[in-house]
Amino acid sequence: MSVSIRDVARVAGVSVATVSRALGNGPVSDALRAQVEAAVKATGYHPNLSARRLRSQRSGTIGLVVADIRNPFFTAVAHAAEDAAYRAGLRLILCNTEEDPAREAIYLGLMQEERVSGLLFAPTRLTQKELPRQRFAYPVVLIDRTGPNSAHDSVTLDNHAAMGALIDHLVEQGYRRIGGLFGKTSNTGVERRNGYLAGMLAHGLTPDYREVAPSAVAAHAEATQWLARGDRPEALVTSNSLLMTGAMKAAREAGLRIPEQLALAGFDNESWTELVEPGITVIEQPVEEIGRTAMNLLLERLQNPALPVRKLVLGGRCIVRGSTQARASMAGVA
Amino acid sequence: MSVSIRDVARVAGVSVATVSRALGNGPVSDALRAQVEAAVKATGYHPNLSARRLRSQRSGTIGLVVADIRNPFFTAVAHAAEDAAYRAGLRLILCNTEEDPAREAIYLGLMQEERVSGLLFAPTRLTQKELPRQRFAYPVVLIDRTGPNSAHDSVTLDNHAAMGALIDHLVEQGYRRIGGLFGKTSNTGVERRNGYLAGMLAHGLTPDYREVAPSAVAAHAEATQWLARGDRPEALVTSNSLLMTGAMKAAREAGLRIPEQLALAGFDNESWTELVEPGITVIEQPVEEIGRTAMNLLLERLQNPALPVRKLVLGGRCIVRGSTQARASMAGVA
DNA sequence: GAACTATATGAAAACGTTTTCAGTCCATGT
DNA sequence: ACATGGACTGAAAACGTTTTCATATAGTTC
Repeated sequence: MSVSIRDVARVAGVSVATVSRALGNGPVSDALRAQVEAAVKATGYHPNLSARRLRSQRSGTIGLVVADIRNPFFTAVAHAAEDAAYRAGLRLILCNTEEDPAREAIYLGLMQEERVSGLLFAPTRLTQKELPRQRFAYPVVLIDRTGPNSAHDSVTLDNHAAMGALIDHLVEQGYRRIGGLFGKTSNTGVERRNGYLAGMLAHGLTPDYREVAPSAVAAHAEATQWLARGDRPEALVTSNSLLMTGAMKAAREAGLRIPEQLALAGFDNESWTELVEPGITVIEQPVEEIGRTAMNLLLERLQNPALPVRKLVLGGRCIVRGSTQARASMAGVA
Repeated sequence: MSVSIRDVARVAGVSVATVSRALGNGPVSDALRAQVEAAVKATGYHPNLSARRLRSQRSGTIGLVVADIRNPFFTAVAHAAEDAAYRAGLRLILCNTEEDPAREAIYLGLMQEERVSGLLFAPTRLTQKELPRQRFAYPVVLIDRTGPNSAHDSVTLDNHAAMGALIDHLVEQGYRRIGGLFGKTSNTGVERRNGYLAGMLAHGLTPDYREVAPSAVAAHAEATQWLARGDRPEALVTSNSLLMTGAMKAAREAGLRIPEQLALAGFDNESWTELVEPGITVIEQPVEEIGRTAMNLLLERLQNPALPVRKLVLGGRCIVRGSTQARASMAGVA
């Protein structure tokens, strides 16, 4: 059926060991190397990675387990990671957990069965709690979501500070009744919620927030209901771009003018946040850098397992747009 | 180091063959099966997929090779495919070619080395031309991009008709000078361009179009230059959502009112196309269905290789929004 | 009760590589 | 001329499974 290294060896008139060495980096005379290369071309040989991995005990594969590839943040991170893996000559296995801890557990086991060299992982809040108790057969670098007591390398945003900046900005622009819409399945959502609470407290404002499943439809449903109430907020912050999509849609449907009747601010500088009228104020995350450096941390860890745990916290950039324009001095208007 | 099936066998007091059978679906007595399961739990055994694949000659893996995972269309398709694979108990390997034929070739070879059971593939225009001449070691299902003379199963949109519908609609709304912005690396771009040409011809209009790299920045650059000219079009159609992003940004920067000074229509019903003012008219592709049915076609093909080639062409849905509002009767205005 | 048959189990071969080990050959230094 | 060593090569073991083959045991049929 499939052409194996034996076939190549036979055609080239050498031993299988020589073929293996010629294809790898072993010492082979130029003459034989040429013969082997010719034989490879003639036979159309492709090495069997399973056999190679089995024997060499190296998978040359790293896993990427994220919650939702449709979240543009993860899409961008995955893209950067894939690129870095390609450059390093490694394969990347992408797993989508749908924010489901059960599915997450299955994929984590699968990664071990694949004998991946390492893992980039954005855990659910639930499994993240279990992380300290869990033993992995491979190095793990957490992306986007980590906790204080995890023993893994990580690359995250300074969520607390970023959300704080958003609140400060809104307050400065004259908004007081600021509502929050946060994803409830990730620690990132929690951190941004905490940043929100701290920010509101610092300004002596009373917080008012909701936690929802991290999807546009969930946010839309919640926001629709919320914005219909008499005590709806003057401004709304969201913890990711999917939630912002849902919230904005709800605002449109409720006929609210932005920012006059509802200011908006959130995360992730998607291109549409600029195109939409009047432009959404967002915290831009360095997505490319997150994916790239996460992969680099992993590669360094593979090289040197004794390295101390490194937790990289990156800062976000606040991009101010029309959705948080200074509030006209009309205090007390519903 | 790693715990193997021998360790489990030793702990369970049975042979390795029995362990293998107990874990698979071989005939094993209930008593021994229980012993094995206990031993697995006690040892923390995880089967080595490389060894399993090598011996069984089944990879249980399918490849997904797309041009750009950041294109929301491919993101959605990948998501649906991953889900279908998960359900079928298969692994999915995602490869991103960046629209680069060289990278594409590398990944295609890699898929063979992985001994994937099958491949979902969105080829570049260049390699697509080579497709009829190429032999694959695995069944291939083309998604989004196919040609008339390919011998592979495929799932595509009726691009010609969809673009025709867009042109018809624009003409009906009173637009005459309709420009086109098309991606040049994919056959999909070509088909939509042909649909554009046919549509313009049918209405007796003179076409005017540009072909660019399929990215927002390329579209932005081209559109910026184009819209600055005196003979800029009254309407612009684009062949995908990335190009639309770039085009719209250029229109905004040029200070053009939509649709009064420039109508817009394109592909892919991204949520922002609804949120943006005045809403973009688009052809909605059944992305979930494309990913799902592509996977199904592949699974069926794996079951029965003798099946005739099946080319599935799906229809798009035209969603009319404000960006193509009826043109005020002001013929001849630049 | 003997001859089958079906079922469960273990021993060992096989999958396609890499890597170890043991050479073989040739150049080099004495 | 002879030992020493380096560079290359081939035979065979090993990686961790699944699967084939043989065997033992129990159950069935005449």
